[in-house]
Amino acid sequence: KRKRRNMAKQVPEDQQIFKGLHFYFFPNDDKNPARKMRIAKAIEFGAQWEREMNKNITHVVVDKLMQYPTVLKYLKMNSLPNSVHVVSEIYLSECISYHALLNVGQPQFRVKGYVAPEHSDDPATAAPTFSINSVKPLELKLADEKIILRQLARQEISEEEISLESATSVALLLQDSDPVEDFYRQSPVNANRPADPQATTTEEFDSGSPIMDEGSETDSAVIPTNQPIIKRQDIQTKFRCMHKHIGDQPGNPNAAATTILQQMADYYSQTGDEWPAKAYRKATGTLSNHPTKVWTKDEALALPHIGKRLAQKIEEIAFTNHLRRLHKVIAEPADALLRTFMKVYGAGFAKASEWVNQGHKTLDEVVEKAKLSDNQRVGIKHYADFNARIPREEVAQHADIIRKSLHKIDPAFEVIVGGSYRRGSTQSGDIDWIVTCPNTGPAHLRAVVIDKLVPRLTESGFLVASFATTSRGSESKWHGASCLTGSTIWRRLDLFLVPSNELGAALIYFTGDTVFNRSLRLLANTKGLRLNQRGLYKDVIRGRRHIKSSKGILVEAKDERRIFEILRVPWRPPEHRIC
DNA sequence: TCACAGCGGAC
DNA sequence: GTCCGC
DNA sequence: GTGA
Ligand SMILES: O=c1ccn([C@H]2C[C@H](O)[C@@H](COP(=O)(O)OP(=O)(O)OP(=O)(O)O)O2)c(=O)[nH]1
Ligand SMILES: [Mg+2]
Repeated sequence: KRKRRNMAKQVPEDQQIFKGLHFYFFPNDDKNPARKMRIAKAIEFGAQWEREMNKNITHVVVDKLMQYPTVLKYLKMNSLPNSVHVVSEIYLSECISYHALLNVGQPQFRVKGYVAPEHSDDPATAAPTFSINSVKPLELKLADEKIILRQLARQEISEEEISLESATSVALLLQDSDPVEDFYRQSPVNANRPADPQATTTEEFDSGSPIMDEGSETDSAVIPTNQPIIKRQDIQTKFRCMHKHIGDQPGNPNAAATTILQQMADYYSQTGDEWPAKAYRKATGTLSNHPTKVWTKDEALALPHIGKRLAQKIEEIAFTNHLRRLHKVIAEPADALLRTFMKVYGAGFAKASEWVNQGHKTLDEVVEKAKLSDNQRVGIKHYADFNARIPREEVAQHADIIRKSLHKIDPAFEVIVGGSYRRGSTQSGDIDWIVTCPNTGPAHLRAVVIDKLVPRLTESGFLVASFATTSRGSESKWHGASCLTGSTIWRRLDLFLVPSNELGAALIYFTGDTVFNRSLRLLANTKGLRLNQRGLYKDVIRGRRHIKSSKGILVEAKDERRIFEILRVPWRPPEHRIC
């Protein structure tokens, strides 16, 4: 074992406000970017990061969403010694910004469920430290009751299909002599398809980590006697891309839950916890799709992508209209600043955090004092422009200009406005273009668009900024901004040059929405296929940790509908690809 | 325990 | 490899 | 955080 040298960068000694202090974080790892940053900062200001709970520890620094009982439960302790200060993460940032050790007793540093000792040097309580709980009997969870689900399995099979709008594609899917079938017959993908779950599952009980289970607010966890409900969902229900959906109706019965879970998602995004954030969003998606109000845990649990913990939260929201854990935590001023900075084009979580940590309070201050990339500079200068939505009519005006100019160069070229515009939105965040031309390779596309069209429109004053040009293999992109004559508002443009033999895959990609794309790609994945903006591939070989070792063989690229068919997804017109 | 979509480019 | 963007 |  090598001794870890703790030589991370440190501030000059006289500024080390945490010198001599030993911090234990909770959770005590740096897997979360925000916490990683906090830990680095603490060390920078002289603190020692303790990896294990020990007697040297002076402060336990707890994440905002965590509660004191959870900490104790994890540590298997009844209490912490009075000499240890339990503080919220906010404590660190406040101390740093005031360049002083603040009073740990201030209410804003309080951790939920923690009551500070009266006087911390009480000799009476100093002695019995770190009493470790006797081992708790884990609650055994019985293995599956597989009976219930058998019945659940076969219910509304084709309600969805029946209500489909495209009769032709339904017919296609139902035909036995479906041309698509050929693909399946000859495809080796087939080999590992139906198989059969060799139910060797002999797990007697969930190896269940009892730790980290943030219990309910109410102290004694009322261990319910209810059986675990087993989910069984098939492709029909599990994948968002299998549903037509037109977006939220105003009367969504689960509005309370979705808004709160959405906030949770935002919170996790903000701390850089990408997977929890995505999980919350997925759950919000299924919930906002659900036609009736979900009241109970079990009801929620039956829905795709809603597990035990979210189900519990949903129940709480249904009855109380809020979530206690969330309540105050969400709208911190520091977070508002972070959110503001993160909306700068060219700045994400890392850059925005950096600016926050540098102490900048406004965008003006960032421009003055921080080092910026060209794109970020433009992003701040046109902060309002780029965060505004574009009315559909204005998109059409831009389209006119680009089409006319392009046709002067070569009338055979075709322009399709994709993105949210193609999905029928009345407003768009940017303008996404697909530029293509029959029987034209990538080289000529580039020659016409990048080398001729873009320079001309820049000359004429329509294009006002260029952010990035990408060009690899068959397709290219150009990112920039435009401004209509008579207007001062800059709009982001995204041109995607596509050879006609890849138009179908490109349309799917560029039409989105993002959730739909990911769902469709995930579905492809489960069938041993891979979908990207260039086409649908088979025989993709992936090694350990999902590393691709072979690109696979192209199955289909030019026909949008055909890709749906092969994936056995009923055709979705763009307006229905809103997930 | 692993994946969660999959890609290009700047640094 | 990380960050940012689509 | 969920699902396989
Ligand atoms: O992470 C992403 C982002 C985008 N896209 C695809 C889908 C999306 O529809 C299209 C255009 O991207 P854009 O960011 O412009 O989204 P949009 O759907 O057009 O919405 P907006 O109105 O905000 O521009 O590119 C993805 O596949 N993955
Ligand atoms: Mg768009």
